[in-house]
Amino acid sequence: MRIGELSRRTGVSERALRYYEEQGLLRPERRPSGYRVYRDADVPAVRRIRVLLAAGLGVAQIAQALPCMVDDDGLLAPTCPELVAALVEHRDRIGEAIDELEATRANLDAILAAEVPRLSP
Amino acid sequence: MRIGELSRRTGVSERALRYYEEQGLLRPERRPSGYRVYRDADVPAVRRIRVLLAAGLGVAQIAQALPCMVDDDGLLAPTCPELVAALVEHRDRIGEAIDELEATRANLDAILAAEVPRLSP
DNA sequence: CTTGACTTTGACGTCAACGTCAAGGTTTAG
DNA sequence: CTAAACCTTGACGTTGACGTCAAAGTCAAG
Repeated sequence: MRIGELSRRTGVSERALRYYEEQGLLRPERRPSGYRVYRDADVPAVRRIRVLLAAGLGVAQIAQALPCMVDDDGLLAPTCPELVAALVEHRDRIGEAIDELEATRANLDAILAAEVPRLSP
Repeated sequence: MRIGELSRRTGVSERALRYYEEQGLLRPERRPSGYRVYRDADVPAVRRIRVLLAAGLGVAQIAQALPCMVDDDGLLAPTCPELVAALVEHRDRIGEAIDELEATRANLDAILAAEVPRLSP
């Protein structure tokens, strides 16, 4: 299939698909005209990419992660131990980000709690 | 005092201080030479800006928020009801961001839980 | 007077994953 | 054969709070 169809079948924009290729996440063949030709297997491949993006990984990380993952019919699993380590570290960073946001929210709550110590009728 | 001293006293870079002025958060006087002249009151003023930045507000928001806040010796409190509403809304958005990150982390946990269904010795 | 510390205004760089044209080939249905 | 749909490679724009020079003026001390 060509890029338009892959886009429709995955819900991912053509621009994004070209970007993924540019970043080494996809490697479609080419027609003599230059048109990209994707295989059916690229549909789940794109899905995998989106899962990892949704997991907060960057494309560079994903490029390294993909060769180390198996896809048991939708269930994505890491195989290389170093990838597992990287994912764990990443999860920890997300935890820290959550903590920061919660602190931020507490900050806001404190400000809101101090709301206008104006007249007490 | 001039910008260098304010920077040292607040721990905020000179670049940031100029940026805050550019965005209307600070209004230092000027010497004939063009040098910025800050008052002592600008030290806590900068502190207030950092608190709001740490609360996740953007400089544009802060520019609108500052005139509506009182600073009871370090305890920042909003006075305008619309500002309170904006802060509440912002807090809600932070809550949503936290939810998203937690979903992201859950995603990662799912991937990690699927770790290598390899050999079972 | 001079040197070195301090300051000024630009103005481009950063980080990420694309969005959004623009100009120009390719394919295909009719 | 032709128009419509589809595709290509650039290349700049987006978002925010600054970082990082660069060229040049100002000020304080000796």
